This record gives sequence, structure tokens and C-alpha cells, in this order.
Amino acid sequence: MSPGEDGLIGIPFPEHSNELLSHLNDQRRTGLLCDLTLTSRGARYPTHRSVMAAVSLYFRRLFGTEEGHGEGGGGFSVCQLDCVAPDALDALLEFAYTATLTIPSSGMRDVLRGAQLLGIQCVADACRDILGETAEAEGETAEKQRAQHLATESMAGRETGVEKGSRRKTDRKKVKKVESHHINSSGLNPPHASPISHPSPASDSIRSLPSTQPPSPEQEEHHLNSRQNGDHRAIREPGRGAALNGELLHWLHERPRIAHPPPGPTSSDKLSEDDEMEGFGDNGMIMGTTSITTSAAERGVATSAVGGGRKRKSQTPQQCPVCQKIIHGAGKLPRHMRTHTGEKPFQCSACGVRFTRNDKLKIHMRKHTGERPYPCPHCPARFLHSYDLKNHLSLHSGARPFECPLCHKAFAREDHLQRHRKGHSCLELRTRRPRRGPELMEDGRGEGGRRDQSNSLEALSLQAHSSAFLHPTVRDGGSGSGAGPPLMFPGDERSLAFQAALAQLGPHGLAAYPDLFLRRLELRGGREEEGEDPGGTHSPTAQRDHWVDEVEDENGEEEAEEEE
DNA sequence: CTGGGGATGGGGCCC
DNA sequence: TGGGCCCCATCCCCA
Repeated sequence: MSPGEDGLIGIPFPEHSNELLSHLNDQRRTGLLCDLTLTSRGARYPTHRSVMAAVSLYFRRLFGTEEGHGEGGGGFSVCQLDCVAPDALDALLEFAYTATLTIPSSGMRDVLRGAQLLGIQCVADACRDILGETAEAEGETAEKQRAQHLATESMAGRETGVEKGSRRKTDRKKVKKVESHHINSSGLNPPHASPISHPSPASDSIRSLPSTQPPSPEQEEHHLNSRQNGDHRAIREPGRGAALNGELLHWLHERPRIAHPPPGPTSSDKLSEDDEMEGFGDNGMIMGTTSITTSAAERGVATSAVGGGRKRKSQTPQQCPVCQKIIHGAGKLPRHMRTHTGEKPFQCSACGVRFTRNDKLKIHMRKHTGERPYPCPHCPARFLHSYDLKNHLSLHSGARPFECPLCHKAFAREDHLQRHRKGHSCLELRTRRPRRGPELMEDGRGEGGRRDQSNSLEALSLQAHSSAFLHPTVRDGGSGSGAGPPLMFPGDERSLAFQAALAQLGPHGLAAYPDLFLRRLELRGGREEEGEDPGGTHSPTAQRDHWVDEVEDENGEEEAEEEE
């Protein structure tokens, strides 16, 4: 490897993330390098600003705001979070440092509340899913409580706030952000929800603020419906009481509405017009895509929510008493339960094979009847399943939309890419640095081979926790913002917390994140001004392709250098 | 290791 | 609300 290769070789260390977390957790337990102490009702939790900024949107915004003061993360800080129950805070910290959330069911609500307050989306989602039904029951009361809180709440004193240092309040704007941030602590305002914050004299102690409740599914539904009905103003205008409060509450558990690529920096000013970005565009924060790995389910919800044409079916999620999993869809719980009981009530009359589901039996029966209802239009092949046909069709088209970002090998199927990624061949190939171009062109860059980065990167999307450590803007590269928003935003507060997190991760940490790796290439190439949309197109896909091509061109150039 | 077929479980839509 | 049907993601197995 030549010196010029820095940043180009991505050698994944799958265990690194875990080890890193483990070490950080050790440091936390021993207080080593801890530069932030969270307190809750007397309990103190030493932690690391970088970690908290990486895992929590709340802190990300908070520290991003503070960076402007030159604090640089060097000052020892105390953040009083009395609004988060100590047990919940403890659980959330455990999650942050271990990727595992361990909580008693009785404490679920507190954890949910804390996750919402701190902007830990995946935890909030998980808790909310589990609490879905019961939260509904409390919805009305909680709503009233929040409305009352909003009317009466006031800022917690700065001495309880984030920085106990002597940082001057030179920037009223920034102070205001922190203030609204504290409202968040009580009324669940987002740190940047300034348009609807209620700055008030810092008189009340944060401890005096009653605890808050997470929004119920009904509230979310109401909110969603409002959005769907185009009634955006109703929930955006300040001073709308409960409805406004609902909007405030929504900021942290904003789910991805759709899989379409979030706009890059160049289109951020359009965010406010986008349904999914509503309420955040004015902050320039890409919030609607906070969630990380959009599951198929989430994408489904997203589609129905934004598609406009489809109504969002009111589904009452049911919780599996065995695995606690929330099963969506009416009548789906019995079906799910059979996966636990092993009950297979549907038996094939021909061969006696039993199935847990009758639709599977029906498909199975096609074997006996010879029915293959999915014929390939290009060849005589016929298939039992539609997805088999889909897979098969990729053979005809030659499309290999799933490409390994490390070795650039392209696959026709996502699961094959995943399998490839799990193995070591990828690492091996990449280390050898085979010639790229022609091979790739044959494999996946043909007509249909215009790689679908959306799928490709999405397939490589990080595990939930790891993703939670990535800045949303970066994570969203997987779902399409890959329009090439730069990894860092010079002068942008978003970058600072993220950089801090990266610093904590170290260079190897980056290698563990494929899409990050790609973006690092871009940065390294001195393309920070990418945000200016140099390609002249605002098409996310076009931009992404353009961007990826340039990255590869860059690789090619460096290979040439290497040969020299 | 890769390509391909099949199995499994979950969610959405519809009745 | 339950269930049928379908699609999807993922996993497993085999050549």
C-alpha cells in the first residue's frame, strides 16, 4: 500500500465495534476519560460526551450548539436530567455502551420517556412498540398533562444545565437553544424546536417539573392524520396547545416516512416542504430520517403514510406474550404464536408435511399439483414464488444492484451480498486490490448494472445500534441521501458532534461502516464543497451515482499512482 | 465461495 | 376482528 492509499483500503474489523463499545464501557465504569456527568435525582452517571452525542440526538444537538463556544468537548460537564428516571437513564446508558437494552417491563415507560427526551430513536421505537397498547390508555391524561406543562413550564436553571462551567452566555441565540432544550426536558421539546419553544425566565427548578408521558399511539395517529390531511399548520403553529404539544412530542419519534432519499445539503431548504421533514427544515436538520435501518415494516408504514393515496389502516398491534414482540396486523398474533408453540395445524394431504400457515401450505401444494404460477417471460422457467421469479429475472437482465462497497463485487441478490459480507472473501479481495473497472462493468455496471446504491448501501446498513452512533445525515446515505452530502459540513454544528464521535471511534471505527467509508473517500478527495451540487443535478439518484462514480474514479487515479 | 431454489416469518391489503 | 392472500426480507441448503 502506498502512502497515498490512506483511507482507500477499507478493511473491516467486525469485532471492532463491540470491542470499542466494551472499552468505552469500561472507561465509563471506571470514570476514565469521562467528560460528562449525567445526573438524575441525585444519581450520577459519568459518561463521555462523544458517546452521548453519537447515540443521542439530544446531546448531538446540544453539543453541536455548544461547540460554537469553543468548548470543544474539553470541559467537564454536568447535565442534570431529573426528568429521566435514574433507572431509565441507567438503562439508556447501558444501551449506549453495550448495544443492549435491559429493562424490566415495569420500567419500560420510563425508558421510553428517557429515550424520547434524549433522542435515542431506536430505543424509543422499541419501547413504544412494546408499550403500544398501554400507552394508548394513558394518552388522554398524558396529553392534558403535557398541555398543562407547556403552559406553566419554565426553564431549568442553567446551573442544572449542560455546562456547569463558566461559559459565558455570549450568544443569546444559542442560549435560547439550550433553553428550549430544557423545555424539552420537561415538555419534550427538541433542542432545536425553537419555533415552538417557550423561553421563559429560568426560575423553576427542573426538579419541579412533573414527569411527562410519551405520546400514545393515538396521539401519533392523530398527528399523522393531521399531516396526511395536509393540515400542517395546525400542528406547526405555536400556541396551539395540545396539538402543538403533540408536535413537540413528535420530534424524537419521527419515523421515516418513506424510503425515498432524503435531500442532500443542497436541498435542505426544501425540507420544510417535505412531509417527512416537517418541523425540522427550519433547523436544517434532517430529522425525518433519524431512524436508522428502515425495516421493511417501517418502509411499509412509510409508504402508506406518505403515498397519499393509501389510507393508513388503523391496526392494533398485539404483543406476543412470549417474546414480547409487537405483531402488527389484525389477526396476525395467532399466526405468530405458532412460531413459538411449534404448532403446525396445516398438513399437506399429499405428503403429510405440516405447516404453521395455510398460505404456506397452499404454496407447498403447488409442488404436488405442479403449478408454477410465475413463468419467466424470457425463458421456459416457471416458479413457485413470485420472489423466485424476481430473483430469476435478475439473471436475464444481468442486473447486479447489490454491490460490495469494499471489493466492488456485485450481486444479483441482496442476501448473497449479505452472505458475502459476512464472509472474509470480501476483505481478502479488497486487500488484494484487484483491478476494478472491467470486472465491475461486466458484473454489475452494465445496462441494468447501474448500481442501485439505495439498495446496495441499504443492504449494508448498519446494525441498529451501530447506526445509532452515526449522524443521521450520514446514516441516511443508506436510504438514499447519498446524493453525496459531504460527510462533514464545514462550519455546520452537525459536523462537530459527529466529528467528536468519529474521533472517539478512531480510524478503524470508520472502516466498520461501509457507507461512511465511501464518504470518507469523498472527503479525502477534498470535495467538501460537494454541497454546492457541482453536478448541477438535484436528483438524489443521479447525484449519488455521480458521486459514487467520482469516488471510483478517484480510486482509479490512486491505483495509477500506486503503480507508479 | 457463489448461484440458485426453497422455506420461514412478518406486514399490508382486502374481504 | 379474523383470516386469506400476497409481497418482502432473510435464512438455509445444495450444486
